[in-house]
Amino acid sequence: MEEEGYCNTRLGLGLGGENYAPWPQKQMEKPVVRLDLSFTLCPDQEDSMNIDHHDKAEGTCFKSEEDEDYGNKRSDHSIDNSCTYGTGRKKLRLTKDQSSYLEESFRRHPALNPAKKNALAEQLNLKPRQVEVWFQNRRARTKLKQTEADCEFLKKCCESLSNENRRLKRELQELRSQRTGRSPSQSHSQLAKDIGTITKCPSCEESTTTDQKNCSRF
DNA sequence: ACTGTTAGCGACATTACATCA
DNA sequence: GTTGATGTAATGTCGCTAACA
Repeated sequence: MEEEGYCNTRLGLGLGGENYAPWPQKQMEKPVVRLDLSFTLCPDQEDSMNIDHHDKAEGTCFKSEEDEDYGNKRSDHSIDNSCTYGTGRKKLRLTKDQSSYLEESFRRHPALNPAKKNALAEQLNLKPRQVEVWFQNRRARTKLKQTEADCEFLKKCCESLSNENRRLKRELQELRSQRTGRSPSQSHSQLAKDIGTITKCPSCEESTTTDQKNCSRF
């Protein structure tokens, strides 16, 4: 199945373990042009690349055919943990290939429909639920990064506005002192009074003073 | 048309494990 | 070898929506 949004150029890039097949055997339509950079990553990864639905190196099992309809119906959100050893759950580390493939797919289209999920799962020899979880976590990471960036941006805005505020206060102080003929230090107390009483209603952004505590919207 | 039930899905918080310094 | 920090796969829960009876 051709993934939505992908153009069918039949141009592929193979990277990683020699036994790894980003294009599953079932889909024998390999790209016409394919740059294969296969190499042995490391013994462990090689094992995990040679996914025969049992990752010995990682101690993680992949269920096979009977798991195919996993994504279609599930009683809960959990992945079958029958392959975990003992009490603790074993955690799968996705290979670089799997991660980058998912990453690329996410970059193109962050949404995940059932068809895409199943296709990716099949292509990467993962369970549909794993693909689903990966996308969920990926969205969460994106959101977190965005929040951090927003926070950083707001900090800078705040800093800039504070500087501007200080500058304007100084300017106002100078203007007042020029007008009244008083020294800046003399006019400072009056200025502080003025500024201290002026606030902004966070809701309607109407300027108000502490005397008129209730703006029209409160 | 309204209501209750169910399934599917995403967001979110949290846990648990792997890796690295 | 141990430990703490970090990244992330996986889990559990909640709320929303659509389909259906």
